[in-house]
Amino acid sequence: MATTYFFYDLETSGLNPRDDRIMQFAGIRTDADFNIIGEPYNLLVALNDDTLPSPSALMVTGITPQKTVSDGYTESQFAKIFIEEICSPDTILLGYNNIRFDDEFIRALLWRNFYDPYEWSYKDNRSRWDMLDVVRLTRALRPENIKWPTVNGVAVNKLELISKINNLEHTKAHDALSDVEALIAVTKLIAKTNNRLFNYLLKMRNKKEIMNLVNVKNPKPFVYASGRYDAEYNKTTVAYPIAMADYDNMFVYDLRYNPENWINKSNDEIIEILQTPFLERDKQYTHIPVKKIQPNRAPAVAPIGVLEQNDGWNKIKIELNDVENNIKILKQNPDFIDRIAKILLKRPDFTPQADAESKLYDGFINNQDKLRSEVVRNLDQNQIKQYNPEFEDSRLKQIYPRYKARNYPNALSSDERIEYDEYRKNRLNRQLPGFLKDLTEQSKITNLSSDQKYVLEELNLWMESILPDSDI
DNA sequence: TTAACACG
Repeated sequence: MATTYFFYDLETSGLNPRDDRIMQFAGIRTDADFNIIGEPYNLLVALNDDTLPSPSALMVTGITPQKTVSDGYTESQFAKIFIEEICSPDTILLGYNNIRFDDEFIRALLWRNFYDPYEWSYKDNRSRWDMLDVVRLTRALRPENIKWPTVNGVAVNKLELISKINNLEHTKAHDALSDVEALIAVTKLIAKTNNRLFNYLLKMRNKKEIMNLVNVKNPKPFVYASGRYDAEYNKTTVAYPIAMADYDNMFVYDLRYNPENWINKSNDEIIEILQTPFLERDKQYTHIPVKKIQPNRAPAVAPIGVLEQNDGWNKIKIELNDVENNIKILKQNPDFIDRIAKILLKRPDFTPQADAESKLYDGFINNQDKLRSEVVRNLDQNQIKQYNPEFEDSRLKQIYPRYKARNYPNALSSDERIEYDEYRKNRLNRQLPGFLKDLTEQSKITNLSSDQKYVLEELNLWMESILPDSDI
């Protein structure tokens, strides 16, 4: 089958992919030339009664929980549509900041509903891409022929600002389908005006392609656009792979900066710099110019040859001499690289997720449990009453009764009902303080629109309707 | 084959 793009966007109940939920999904399929194929998708997903959404998030989207319940699909119905219709073979799924945001919500939703969280984005010649980093690198290297927005003199890459300044159709920002239409328009504009860079980055969405260009065994300087780099230089620099990080990830050094600023610092000093909280960093603070690159997240990278054309070196304000000199210093100080890598690798001690529904990254599901998951997905109301799958993975054992309660509440035994209510009570009590604080703050905003006031009223009613009686 | 968050 021919390759198609599927552009998509979500509106969610908050910012945390494992605690918050998808409330709206919109997407449009196009052919390789961005001609629309078929009808757009624009659907709501019913918020479950175990979730208090973030009021400030809903003030942006305008979607109420009640609306998703009355007009939306259940999560499992949506998962089926997503997997069976949207993720057809040979589809490139893409959005705007989707790799760090929307895709994570998709994974978490599939995980809760007994679908594989990853196959949708790699199997059957499917892949994923993200226009945000494409926009960043285009702006840095080939900005001609496109207008670029700034806010207070700072370069910003918000989708609605890019579409507006270029007179592209964008009827309503933060409406999912409207954002998708704007994204397609921006994508077409970049593909048309910068075809070579666009097609190069399209090819580079593949993890193996990235690892050919960026690797520690044969390190070469490369151009790299990332949200972590300064807006002043259009989020783009020349970086250099210095050490392996976790998995296939690598630490890369930002060659804009001379390593001599840090090589004589002790481990304790380096640790202190790395651990200084953002708010405590003063004017003197100089962050260590090392970051992790993740090849499976379609980072926007290119060989430094691209800087030879169109005045590239000047555009990102770096000189070849400095690049060569800084590489030389790095090579002369291998122990500096070792120390930085060791310190950075030691850092991520995340507190473990408490709940199985948040534990999708604790490990892959084995093939037997995948088959059991498939059986679960195909159970109907009557079958699920009797069925008790013998999952080997303890996470799936814990998720199963939730799945049952949400999708087939009438199939619950009285014990299962009690268990689900207990889970619901705990989760809601955890969410309640933050919810109330946010709700109070939002209510104090003076110039609320009537739509926003309506959202806040509905949020109050939602809270009252789902909180267990004893807590009202 | 697929993964790793919790900003800076």
